[in-house]
Amino acid sequence: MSEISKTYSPQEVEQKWYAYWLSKGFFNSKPSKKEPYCIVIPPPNVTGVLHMGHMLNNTIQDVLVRKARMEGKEACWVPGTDHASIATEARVVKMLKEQGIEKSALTREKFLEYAFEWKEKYGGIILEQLKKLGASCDWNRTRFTMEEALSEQVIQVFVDLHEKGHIYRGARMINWDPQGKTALSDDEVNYKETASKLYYVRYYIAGTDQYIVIATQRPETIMGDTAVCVNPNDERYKSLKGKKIIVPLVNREVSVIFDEYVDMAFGTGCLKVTPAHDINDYELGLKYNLEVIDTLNDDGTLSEAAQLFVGVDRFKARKLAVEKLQELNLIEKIEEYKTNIGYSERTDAVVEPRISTQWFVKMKELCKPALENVLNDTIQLNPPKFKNMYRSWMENVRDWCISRQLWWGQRIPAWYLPDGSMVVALNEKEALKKAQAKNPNLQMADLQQDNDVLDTWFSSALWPISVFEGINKPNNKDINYYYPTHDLVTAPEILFFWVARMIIMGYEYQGTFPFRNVYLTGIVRDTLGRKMSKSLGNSPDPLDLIDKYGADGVRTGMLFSSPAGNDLLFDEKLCLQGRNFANKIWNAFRLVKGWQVVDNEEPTHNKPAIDWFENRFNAALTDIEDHYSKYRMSDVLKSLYDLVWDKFCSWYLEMIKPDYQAPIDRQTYEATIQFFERIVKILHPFMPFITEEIWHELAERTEDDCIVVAKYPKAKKFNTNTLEQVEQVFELVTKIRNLRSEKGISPKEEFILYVKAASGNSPMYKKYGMIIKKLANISAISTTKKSMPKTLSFVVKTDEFFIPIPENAMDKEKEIERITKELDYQKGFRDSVLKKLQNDKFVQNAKAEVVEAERKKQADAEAKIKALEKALMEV
RNA sequence: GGGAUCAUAGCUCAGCUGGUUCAGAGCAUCUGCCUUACAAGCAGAGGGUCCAAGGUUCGAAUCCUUGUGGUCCCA
Repeated sequence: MSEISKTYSPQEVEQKWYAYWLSKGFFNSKPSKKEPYCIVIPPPNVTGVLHMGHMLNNTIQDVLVRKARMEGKEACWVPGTDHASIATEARVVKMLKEQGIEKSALTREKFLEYAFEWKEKYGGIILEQLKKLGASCDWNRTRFTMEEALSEQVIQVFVDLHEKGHIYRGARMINWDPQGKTALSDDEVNYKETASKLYYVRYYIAGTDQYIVIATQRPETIMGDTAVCVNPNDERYKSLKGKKIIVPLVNREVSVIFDEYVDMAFGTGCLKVTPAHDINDYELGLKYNLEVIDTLNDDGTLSEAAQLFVGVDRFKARKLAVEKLQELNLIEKIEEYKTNIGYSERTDAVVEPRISTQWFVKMKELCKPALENVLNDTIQLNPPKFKNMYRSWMENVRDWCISRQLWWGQRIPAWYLPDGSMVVALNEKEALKKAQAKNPNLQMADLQQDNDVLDTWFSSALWPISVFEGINKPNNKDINYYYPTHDLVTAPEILFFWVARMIIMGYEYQGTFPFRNVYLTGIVRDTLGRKMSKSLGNSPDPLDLIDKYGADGVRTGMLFSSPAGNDLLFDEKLCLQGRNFANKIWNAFRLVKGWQVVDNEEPTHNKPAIDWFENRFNAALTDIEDHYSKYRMSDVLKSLYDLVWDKFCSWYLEMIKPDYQAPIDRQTYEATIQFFERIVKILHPFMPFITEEIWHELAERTEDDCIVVAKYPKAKKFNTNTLEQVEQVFELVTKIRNLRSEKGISPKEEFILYVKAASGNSPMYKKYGMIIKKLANISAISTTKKSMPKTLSFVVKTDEFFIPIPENAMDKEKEIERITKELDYQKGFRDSVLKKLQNDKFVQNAKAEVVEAERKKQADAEAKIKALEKALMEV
């Protein structure tokens, strides 16, 4: 035994088995006769490195996939990455800049060449990291959203949706990221409360020396004002009817419009209207047919149209505008002000509302089946509380802006003709054909393809279909077999970004849901509840953690405390607990492995212990299955932890453990090995490495006999009676240990235990006598009909026990105190039960079983009280 | 501002349609142990006005109302 290390060291074990699994192709899947079980990975961003969120998310997926595989399903976990257009393009632009190359100096083709080069070099890091975690993905199926087959499908879908009238091009107010120089969808904007200022500016009434005061946060947009608006019910401004107002700085004369949209209580109740730079002003502009003056360039500097501060950045221009206004004595006052300002999800730049021509997907029609089938639970969200959120989003959905002013992504397949009209087609050839149908004289050179690319989420939306090439090769074997997939594990933050859109596309292109269940994980936070982020530096490096605690330890650490949909307050202590758990299992294995086995003909005296654990195991497994069915991973793990550590190690192994250097009988040994095998099997989805290692040590195995593909045990029926009896035995053992501890008597000192059992309970103490003797260090168990004076006496349930201890170890005073305390407690309990039973209304109204139960409580309590009173007299 | 959701031990959480357990677990804490698988361990213990106030009920952590506080979504 000495050659097996006292502590488990995961490093080599993990490497060894991961490589072995790969070499055996255990993770690879192809359509078969078996029931399919499929998960597509939420594709991490190619620019990403593994963070704690990925760890949590992918551990859960791995648990589900490994369990399905062991259950004999055709398990397939499809890995991959997405091309993250904005983030990646920014990364590549930065890299080129460092090499002295400006993006503007490159052709589109050349830039893409660099980008692909970058992706080849760095794009796979995160997938390699997942292997360290033990992820059992089918790596042969690794996909990337920009690879040819996937891009082809994206284009096909774009063209198809366009033909069906679901995609259109139009001028809209959009969210503009001046740093990324691209449009953003509504979901890519994060609103944060930001300290700002409210400037009260004087606007003169034309032809008078009177003025009104308008409060604005954005004085740099004044040059784009094309109206002033007040509430028609506002008495203060009734006199403005028919008047003109002079916009300061540019001295533009604009009219006053009256609209109830204006909040009379906000600011001065007087609003400047800048249709080009505010979404609400834009709506007003449409309503009143106002001029739209776009005073900003795409990089956030002021444009020619602004007349002033041309070329100056918007924030600098704000300062300059304020200075200028102050010079002109047009600032009434400045107030501190807190407001929600939109920031780009990708670049964190302040987002600018801007009028722009973009491509949109009409959402209303497409959303219908996606909403309906979540509400009726065809697709189940776990936990279901997210249904509400999903519904409110889907019911109020706005059209989806899908064009991005970038190069890295699928280029929009629209070509413009010299006459300004447009064709949408799968490729240049098709485009030319369509163009020539309009005008036979056109040549390819006359066509100009749209410069923009599609939103990354547009390709991610197709992911569960496109990874199986369901669009470009409809009805192929894979898509028919694996689709719809089974579970999707992701974060609630992208429920709309991604999950909803996959559902939409699923119904549109496969006619059914893309997955049956959506498991929404929580956010990983630090112990203070702060979101983990690079800037806070509060996120540990997952790979360091794996180094320190082993992948099994980190996996269990993550799942110990992560109920579905709840945030996880991550503490490294959890990984420590995980590592300790692995070590516990390891040492249980060392114990069993070290036994010397002898053959015996006689039935083993350990039979009651074996019986009990068999029942206990099945009870636990039944529980575990129930938790799995509800996606309660944390509860599954807790049940496993309790079964292994407490029930198996602390109780079962102690029951059957032979004396030091004594051999064990074969029957017990084999039963124990069998239990151990079942235990590592059910642990395997959580702790793949250590269980594989032990699996191979427990028995001689053939090459392919690995736990990763071993058969998962089925829960069998169990005998509750046995479990209850043994619980009672445990209670007795604990009581004796407790008394020893209280009296300061060494666990090594043996005693005789006298039992005065209530009727019918005697056989139980006979049956489990061996166990009691061993666990409580009792030399003999004797029955008695009478109470025994001058002994340690106590009651468990309704049975009385007596332990004679040496005279000098008895402390009469203390005994009286101990028994009196117990007696008072029991009396109080009995009285409270009695109170209920004496209440007629309770007896009349409560269910019969409940009343019966109370009666039994009363009887038990009275028996106990009697026994205690006697004991007290006999001390 | 509208909506969702939560509040139980020092911490993280269980507690199913109200009634076997005068409220459960893990971690942490305390006490005693280097007992021969494991000190990354063993044995034992303490710890809660179930956010507050009302209400329904024979009976409320559980149901209802209001309030307070947190989180999230939307505006």
